[in-house]
Amino acid sequence: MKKQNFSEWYHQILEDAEIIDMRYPIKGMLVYRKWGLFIIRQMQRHLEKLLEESGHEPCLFPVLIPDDILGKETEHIAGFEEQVFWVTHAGVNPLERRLALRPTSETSIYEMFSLWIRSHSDLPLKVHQSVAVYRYETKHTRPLIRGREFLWNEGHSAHTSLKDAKENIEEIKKIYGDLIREFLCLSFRINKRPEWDRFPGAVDTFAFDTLMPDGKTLQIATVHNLGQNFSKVFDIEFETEDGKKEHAWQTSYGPSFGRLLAALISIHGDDKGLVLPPKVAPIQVIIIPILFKKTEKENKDILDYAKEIENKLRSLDIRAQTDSGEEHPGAKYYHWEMKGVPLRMEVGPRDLKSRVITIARRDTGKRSEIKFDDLGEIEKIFSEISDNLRKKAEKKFREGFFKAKTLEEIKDHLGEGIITSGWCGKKDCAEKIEDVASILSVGDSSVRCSVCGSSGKEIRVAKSY
RNA sequence: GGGACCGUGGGGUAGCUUGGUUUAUCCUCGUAGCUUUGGGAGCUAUGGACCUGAGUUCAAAUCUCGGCGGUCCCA
Repeated sequence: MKKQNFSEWYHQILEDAEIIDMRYPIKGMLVYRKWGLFIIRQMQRHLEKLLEESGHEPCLFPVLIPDDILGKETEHIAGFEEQVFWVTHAGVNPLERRLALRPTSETSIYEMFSLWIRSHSDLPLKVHQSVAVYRYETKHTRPLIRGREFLWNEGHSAHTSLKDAKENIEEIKKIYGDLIREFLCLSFRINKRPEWDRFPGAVDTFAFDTLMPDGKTLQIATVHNLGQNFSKVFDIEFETEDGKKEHAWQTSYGPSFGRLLAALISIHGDDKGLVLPPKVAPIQVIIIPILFKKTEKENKDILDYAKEIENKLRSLDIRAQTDSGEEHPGAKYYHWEMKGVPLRMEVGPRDLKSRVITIARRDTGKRSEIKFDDLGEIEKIFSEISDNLRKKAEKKFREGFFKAKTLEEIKDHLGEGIITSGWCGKKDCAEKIEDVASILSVGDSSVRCSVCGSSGKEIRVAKSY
């Protein structure tokens, strides 16, 4: 089901698992429901912790940006102006100055950076915020993947030198790598975007691309080297140690929580539904009591035992819950498997008798027994599950790599993954390649052009979202 | 940017071609009760829908046009 019709599977699971409700009647906007929002908050918390450990200050900027400020950096506004939502009225009266719903916050944040930064000792300045941003997408919207409102964390920095700015970029790559690989158990590749695909106003854009089950790549985060482009127009100047004025060197970066969630669901999920890494799962252990009407005295003992297990797990900081509902055990198994709960514990008369618990892993489906007294070992099982998911995701990701010498060979692998090929640097040839796919990156090693055959650079190509 | 298709109870659908036979089909779901529970139980009762506006017509879920919303394909 997932393989044959990925799109249908994806929509179905978003609905069934209460990730989001996409029936909200505005195109490209949706309601985050508890299961999806919990996962987003887990990743948000982890990311914010990493950012703050690396010297970022949290902040929260207004959602509105005055039009003159949004328009200061000319390339930047040119890149976004088609997509900006404008607030033009206060009640029935037109506003004197129209206000934009932020499509991204460089301009509003840098307006304040110019007030905050005076001296080299104010630098580096690094801030971050987790907010919603607004872009009037004209392309086909897709839940969590392309919307007109989306959730992300954006980081912004100012430095005294290009070298420091570049070091920050490397640090951010590590932080995002930790979030994506260690925390979410997903694979990715960093691609240096070609000139025409850079963030508007940036000198360089590095994108984190992952591979979806339908063979299309999904950009889940970006990191930009802004050079001095913004600091020059926003007057972000600092006094150097020898008393001179200099414009700050800046970077900005952000992962999309919606897209990370989309990737998490799509890549780990299977025909039974979600498969969640324990770290993000809203419920990590679901306890299913096995009850029998005929043996009422025994049932109380079983429920007490289940409660005892639940309390024990909670004391170990594990998100555990007992499902004592009316359904048959089998129905509960299917339900919680669909929801992606990493570990199920079945507790019946047999288990109670010898104070053991039957456990079943969501990722492998394997069942085994654990002693009550060994519940402290559960964290070990969790890390095994994470390792397994990470390994599986990496394997699938690697299976999606191809090489192509010619445009025809590129076409052969299109929609199967990421294709490494070559490009000479000429516009004509790039257009021919981009007629069939996106150029994700232009690298440094030399490879012959897939179109004209003359010497060129290595590129990576794919169909992408 | 171009094209195709779609909108029927909470979810998934049938009916639309050829307007009337419908009290709108089936599955799922909700509620109440009885019975059941180691991999989706059964029975009974009950609840719930034709996206929106205009038009054609004696008559519109069905035909036409607009709006809103959605899916897919191509660039």
